[in-house]
Amino acid sequence: MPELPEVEVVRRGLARWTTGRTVEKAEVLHPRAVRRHAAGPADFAGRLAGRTVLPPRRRGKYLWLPLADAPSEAPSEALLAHLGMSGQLLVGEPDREPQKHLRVRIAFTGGPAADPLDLRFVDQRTFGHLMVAELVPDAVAGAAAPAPDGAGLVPAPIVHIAADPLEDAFDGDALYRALRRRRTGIKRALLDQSLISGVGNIYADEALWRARLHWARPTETLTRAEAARVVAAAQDVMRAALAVGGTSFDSLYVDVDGESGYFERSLDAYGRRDEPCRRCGSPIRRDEFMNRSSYSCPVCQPRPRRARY
DNA sequence: ATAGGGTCCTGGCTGC
DNA sequence: TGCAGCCAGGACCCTA
Repeated sequence: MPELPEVEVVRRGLARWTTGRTVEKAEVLHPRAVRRHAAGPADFAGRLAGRTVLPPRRRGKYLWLPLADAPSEAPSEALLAHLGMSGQLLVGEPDREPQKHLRVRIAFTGGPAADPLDLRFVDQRTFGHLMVAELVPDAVAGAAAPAPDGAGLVPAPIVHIAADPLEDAFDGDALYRALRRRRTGIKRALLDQSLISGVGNIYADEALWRARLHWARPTETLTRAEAARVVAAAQDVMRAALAVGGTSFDSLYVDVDGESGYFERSLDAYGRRDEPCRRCGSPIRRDEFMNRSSYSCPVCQPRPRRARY
């Protein structure tokens, strides 16, 4: 379940391995993996061939590699990736065995001093996707002039995604005002990528546990201090996860070298049904909500009188 | 416009 | 032991 920390781990790996490489050839092995690329798999592959990838960028759970045609010219397009539930971006030797759920393969030319290498998109459940998208000015970061490395630009399909809590442009006060205008529950709001990006089911539960807020708490009743508390909790827990390589439950989430992270052992709420709360000892409760699970402490996070879903 | 529910997808696990 | 059915969930899509 890659959320912000896991995607950032992948971004860092790609920064090390693919930056400055030129695409020799892209192959789409499963059309669903590029379903959001409206012009189809052949167009997707055609747009990648011959282009050089710049340092990867990220917002929330989205990751993109700006594509350069010429040095010192601002990129106009990017390879945009979302890992979904089970997506992996793996780098390695081009002639290694194909993975079972290999969906897209991108081979790079071996430049000077560059060992042959390819980038593979492997995705069991195919909720993830890749596409080549136009880069447009980033409304979140302000009107900074587009730079040759792609700074100040975002892929057009994700212009509606809000800043994530680990980026400089994140505005906690603006989020508080938006929450007060909403008529929904705090967890649903945390999962709404147009309000705050990068938070998924796991880190939403962890942030709410740390902030001692119930998931069904109406957003319009939040105080400024409570909103600040849950944002700080989300930042803290995601930074802690990032420091140990992210959260892994199984081999489905791995970094570009295929290695798992270690944060699962540090989770306080998610997946801990009936286990004792690490603050008060009460058994952690699991509720059904939005067709998924919510884990919380019944004592530290009491259900509000007026609950919102 | 916003709120909220349905849907996709595969394989590991559960229970009969 | 075999196998049907359940479960995981991000973001798009639809309706009211």
